Amino acid sequence: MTNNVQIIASARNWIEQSAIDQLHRTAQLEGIERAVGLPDLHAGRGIPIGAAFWSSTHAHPHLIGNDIGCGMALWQTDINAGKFKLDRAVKKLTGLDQPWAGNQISALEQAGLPLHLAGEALGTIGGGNHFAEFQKVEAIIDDERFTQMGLDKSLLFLLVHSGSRGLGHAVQEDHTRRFNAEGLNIASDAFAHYLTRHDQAMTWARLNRDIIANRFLAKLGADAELKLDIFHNSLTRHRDGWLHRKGAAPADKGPIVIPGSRGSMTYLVCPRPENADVALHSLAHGAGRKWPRSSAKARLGRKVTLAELERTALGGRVLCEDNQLIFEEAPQAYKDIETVVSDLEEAGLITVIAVLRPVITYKTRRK
DNA sequence: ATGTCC
Repeated sequence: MTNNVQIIASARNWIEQSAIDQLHRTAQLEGIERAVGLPDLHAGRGIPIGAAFWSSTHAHPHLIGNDIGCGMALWQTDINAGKFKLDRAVKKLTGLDQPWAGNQISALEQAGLPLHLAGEALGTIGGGNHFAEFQKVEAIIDDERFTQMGLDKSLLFLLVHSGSRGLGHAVQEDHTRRFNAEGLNIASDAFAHYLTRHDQAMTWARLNRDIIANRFLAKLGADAELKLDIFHNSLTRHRDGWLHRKGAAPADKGPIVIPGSRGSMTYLVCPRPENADVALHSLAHGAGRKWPRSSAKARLGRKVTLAELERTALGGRVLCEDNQLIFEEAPQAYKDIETVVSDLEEAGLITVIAVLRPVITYKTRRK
């Protein structure tokens, strides 16, 4: 065991031992002074997900992983949630896995990115846990903050979860090719080089979410206002050092959303600054996986049909024509979001502003 | 997670 590790979780929150082991192991990497596991902590490929790491001397790119800049953007659309026609919307959401037909050069220019970062993936969701989801307001818990954010409970929301696609992957691969899983001294040229490319991947990922949202909105003839865009895979400057977040949202960038699975609610929450340091100014980014991807299909196997997976217990529709992915991302494969949120509340890290209910979860229409 | 392994 290591004494620089903190896990934010109550007794009723089940966290697999392998994830805890991974957290302790990664906390021993060169220069890591503190490590925090959030309530959605779960095992990854050597690196746990739902964790934050701080060092004043070293950066460890492989702690961030390949999806640099992955995050969640929440949009308030101008669609009246009560009048929203589900079946009609489902019919209109086509062609969204194809390359974006818009002007990449001008989009990259406006984002301040070099033009060689154009590519077919820009404006597409990707795979894994990425999605675009329409949601309606289920409950308002903090009326004052809800109003302060300019939110309207009668409107439909769009949550986009995506990242830097092939770009972050390439940045990560280049680092691994040169340094394997080694960390970088923050005084080194190699770190400066990584950071430049990391920051580009962050900006690219945010632009990607922006374009994705606009493509979805255009299909429905809707307009929308961006309410938040929050990274959960990032390396950022923090207190004379560097903070690595792997599946961890920042607690110092205003309200964030913590979605459960497609079959559970999304929580819009406000970070509480008083106790933020306990968790390295970081928060959970989701429910966390209960089952590894590799076993989800076998576990659900004959218990559920594809048709059943296309509808959730909350009445939401799931657009996922990838028959493997629809199993991997089944609600059963995820932990309870309610436990994650209540653990953060009990730790004094957040207050809940509102609860959002998924209406359409778009994954992919590519077979 | 991946211009996704052949």
